[in-house]
Amino acid sequence: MRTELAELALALFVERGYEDTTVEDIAAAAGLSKRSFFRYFPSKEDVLFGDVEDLADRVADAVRARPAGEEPWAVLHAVLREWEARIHAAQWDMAALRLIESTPALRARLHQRRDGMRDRISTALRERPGTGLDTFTADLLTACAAAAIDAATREWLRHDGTDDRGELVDRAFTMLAPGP
Amino acid sequence: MRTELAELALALFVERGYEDTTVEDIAAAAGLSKRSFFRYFPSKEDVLFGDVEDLADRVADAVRARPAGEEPWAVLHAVLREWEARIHAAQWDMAALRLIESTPALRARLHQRRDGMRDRISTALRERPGTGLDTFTADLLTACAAAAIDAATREWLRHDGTDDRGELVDRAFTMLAPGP
DNA sequence: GACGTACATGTCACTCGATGACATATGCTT
DNA sequence: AAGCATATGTCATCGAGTGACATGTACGTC
Repeated sequence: MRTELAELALALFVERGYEDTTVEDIAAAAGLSKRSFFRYFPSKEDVLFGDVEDLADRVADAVRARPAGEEPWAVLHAVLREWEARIHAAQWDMAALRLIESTPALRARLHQRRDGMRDRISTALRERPGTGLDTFTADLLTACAAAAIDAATREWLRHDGTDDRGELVDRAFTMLAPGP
Repeated sequence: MRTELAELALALFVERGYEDTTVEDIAAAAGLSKRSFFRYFPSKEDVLFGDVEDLADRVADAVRARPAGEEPWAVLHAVLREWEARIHAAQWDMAALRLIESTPALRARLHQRRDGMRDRISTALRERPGTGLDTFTADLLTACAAAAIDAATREWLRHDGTDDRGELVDRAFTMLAPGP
């Protein structure tokens, strides 16, 4: 049902635009009442953002699981390159990404998600043994990594999904690799 | 009147929280009706974000005005270091920044602003004569610069505003300086 | 002084997202 | 059959935001 709602919603959003599609429209398309929609998703925006609740924690765990001596930036690169695919491509097709990219309300929600993730990842980064990373640096690197993922996605959309996402992420991370 | 509304709103937000303050409360505090509030500000969130409408364009102009040979990252550093003060400190005191930082809805709005600015700045960066910057690189650098500003602000808040903002921005930009 | 115009504000009604309270149905378990 | 959990519907309500229309107040001009 969740999946069905999500698919119907995306179709409607693409067809008539996000703002011009009411929650009641979506619910009706699935044969539900407005109230029931909100039992599946906490908000209209969330219908597009899959079950990314625990994802932040899993990414944070991945950060903690990286080899001990690895540089922070390399850790972020490795982890996000692997998870980026699951974050985006798995659950969102290009239509959804385009929609998000072009709808302020959805971009705002995306950022909100990122913010929550950033905190957790930044903390995980600092908790890695050995590397005495201060809060500022960890926060900065993580925010920058998020910016890299974001930029890679936008570039991917600009080229209509013909580029290799992993390679774009690599380019972004390499380009920003902090100096010694 | 705009200023008065903004000040009253901030006071109320700090006192009772953002969510627990209705637009009607703010309007009433200023002796206005709810409808009139929305004649001064397009949304509840905007009451905290000053007149930053044309600011993006002015920053973009500043980017275009930088010396010809300067590296893109150095351009962003120079311009944002100068404007960061005007963006933040001038119009927002620490209470407002804290409020924004701790309220998801407001952070979302802040990101929205940043997004709009990012596009303009990224374009300006590419329009600088001489530097054949591709869209991806310009976008990436700009997004990363925004992340730097953001991280600097958070660090500043963490230290209760005792740090020198300019110096924090410098540290962030230096740390991220892209390799050759 | 009367008139007209521009502007700020108020009032009313409405849409839409979101939430709480309560009722109903369906199906599974004991 | 009785009991219970789950899914759903209905109703009422709040708060943000918008459109339509009225009102007041100050300014000018004739």
